[in-house]
Amino acid sequence: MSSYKALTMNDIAKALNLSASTVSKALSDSYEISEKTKQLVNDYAKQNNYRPNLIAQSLKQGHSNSIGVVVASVDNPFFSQIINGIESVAYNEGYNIIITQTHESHELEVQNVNHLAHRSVDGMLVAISTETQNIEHLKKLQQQGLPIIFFDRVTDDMDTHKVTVENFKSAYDSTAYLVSLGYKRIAHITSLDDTSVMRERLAGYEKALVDNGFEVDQELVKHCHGTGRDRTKLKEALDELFALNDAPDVIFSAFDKITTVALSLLHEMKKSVPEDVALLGFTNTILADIINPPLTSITQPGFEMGKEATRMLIHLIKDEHLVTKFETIVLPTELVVRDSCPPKK
Amino acid sequence: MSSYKALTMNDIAKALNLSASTVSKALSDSYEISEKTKQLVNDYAKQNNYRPNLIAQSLKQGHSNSIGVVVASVDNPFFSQIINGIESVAYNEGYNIIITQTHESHELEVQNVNHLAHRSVDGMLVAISTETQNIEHLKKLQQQGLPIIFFDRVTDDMDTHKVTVENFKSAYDSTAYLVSLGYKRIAHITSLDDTSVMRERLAGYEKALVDNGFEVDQELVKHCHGTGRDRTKLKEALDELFALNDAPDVIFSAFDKITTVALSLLHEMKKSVPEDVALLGFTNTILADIINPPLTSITQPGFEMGKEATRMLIHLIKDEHLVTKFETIVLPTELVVRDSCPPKK
DNA sequence: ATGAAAGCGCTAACAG
DNA sequence: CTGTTAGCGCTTTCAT
Repeated sequence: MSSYKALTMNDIAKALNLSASTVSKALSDSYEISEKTKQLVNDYAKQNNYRPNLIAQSLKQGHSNSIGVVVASVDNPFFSQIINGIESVAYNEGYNIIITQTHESHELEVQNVNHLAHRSVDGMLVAISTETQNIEHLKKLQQQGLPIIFFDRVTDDMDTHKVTVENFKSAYDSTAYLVSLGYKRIAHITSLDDTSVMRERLAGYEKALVDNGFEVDQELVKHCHGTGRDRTKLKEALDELFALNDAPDVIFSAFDKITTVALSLLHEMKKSVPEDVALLGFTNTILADIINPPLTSITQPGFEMGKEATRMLIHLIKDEHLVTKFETIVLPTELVVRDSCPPKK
Repeated sequence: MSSYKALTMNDIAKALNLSASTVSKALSDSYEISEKTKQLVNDYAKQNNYRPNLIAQSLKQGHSNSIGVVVASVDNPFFSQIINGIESVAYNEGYNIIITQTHESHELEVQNVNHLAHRSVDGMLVAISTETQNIEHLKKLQQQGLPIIFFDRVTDDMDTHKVTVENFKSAYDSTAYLVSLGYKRIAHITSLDDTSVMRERLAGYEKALVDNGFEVDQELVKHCHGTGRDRTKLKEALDELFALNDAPDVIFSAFDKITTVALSLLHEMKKSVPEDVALLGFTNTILADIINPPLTSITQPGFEMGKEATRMLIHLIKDEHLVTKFETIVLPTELVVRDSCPPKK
């Protein structure tokens, strides 16, 4: 077992022939303590590299100046950008972040969330896992007074601050954009999981088709897993699409993993993009410009999302009793036009 | 301030007319407690969703079943793969991980490391920042008994377990490989920072040249920052290389960021790869196959590295007093041949 | 200006 | 088998 032992206040008190409470007060610059003693204590502390035991502080004070972050996986550019955003404001406000990953498993999510709660995080930022339908574990904590904020994937099931992007609008606009470029058979590849994000994007896609006089052809809508290295399902979906009498002339993909794996598969299948089929997809990879072909893509403001969510959370932590109404921030996405879906001749 | 209040053992004790210690023992299935009481307590705990306060447990026991992880940035595929490896074994062993980022700043590293230590992590896994020369902050903690393990970037300054990859060998082999393909002017772009990793790769590159009858031409070795979005330095370096009388026919890049940014710049400069100049680089992006051109690259075993480091750390945490000798694990890298540096005609 | 004492939630030695 | 007590390191009344 670890035998790590750091200098404590008691050690300082003994060494200086003071009481622990005097040391504590001196260290926190209390008006009750004489300048002389403060000097003495602070010098000793500095010399001996004293740092307070944060665990003891947390226990005593009931809060820890740390916030829990729950994401699917840090191994996803969108989430790591969000984390950087979270960190950038948390850090400035004196909060530490504890990151946990669900790997899209509901069980892991419950476990991580409870673990964080019982580690006395002062609040939580969570992107619920794709598997999650039931959010009792979060509701319960919220009822007990723990501030929780949702980002990316949200649910109407719980009333709290939320940060999302314009999922419907970005899918609607992108689809309309594809129509305007002359594409006629627009396929959509989305997730198997039923998240707010996927639902909204699918709805945006469908509405745009209808508004532009197209019918929604269910044969052109494919549901695939995005997690894991399982490319088979997606491969099947692509095969089915190309086997259609009236095969798609463009694929609109609903999330990062699908976008890149689909492209990789298309290469494998010797389909050239955009000649055989064009591609427009959501992705946050910074490599979009060096991909073959440079990917016309919808980028989400991950960094901003992390910042907004954290700002709201810290606000909630500090003035919890004052909050009467929760708000939902909806951030814009950005369509970056590159070469994977040019105007159709 | 947060008003989060969870059920405590004392609450259970009162509700059941028992003492806190009985409850504690019942919950931990102590042989001292009757089956009946255990049943009673466990039922009540389950029904009321009791979970122990981990902060209190940590304070009491002096350890927290958590390990601190210090990386440059999660926004880097190599590190996020490492984190997944770390998590995979930590999780199975009942440890939680707390991730912090240095963003390659020595100051942030010191701060994070100290913060983790005083949060009672049981051990630390650290990849020192590129800026870090002085590791007193780590030595001090180690002397106090905190197990610390280095991965990726290591230093001889401290005796402990370490996990690296074959930096010298992979650079040597890759350079020799380039020679074997017929390349004559092999440039090397490395970091401005003086880390073990960069030193070893540079040495491997130079040795391979010498062993193959080439001279090391300092004009072909460029030092650039890899952090931030600062492409200017790298752009200058590339411009200088191409301005040479005898410009390079291939670029061997020493780390992830440089590899991808260089490629992006080459596109911008209308240099085609590999026709105008070939490229071989270290990178862990899973997108290497869909990049233009598909990137011949050296991949590091991030997941494995994370796993090995964590295994060693947990071993250290559990049997600390038994450890007499530290070891360094050196993992092999993999050269994946794609299209960015074909045999030279 | 300083100190004694209590307590955050938990565990563990010791009594009974 | 159950309870009392003390204490992890810190903060915070409440004395002095």
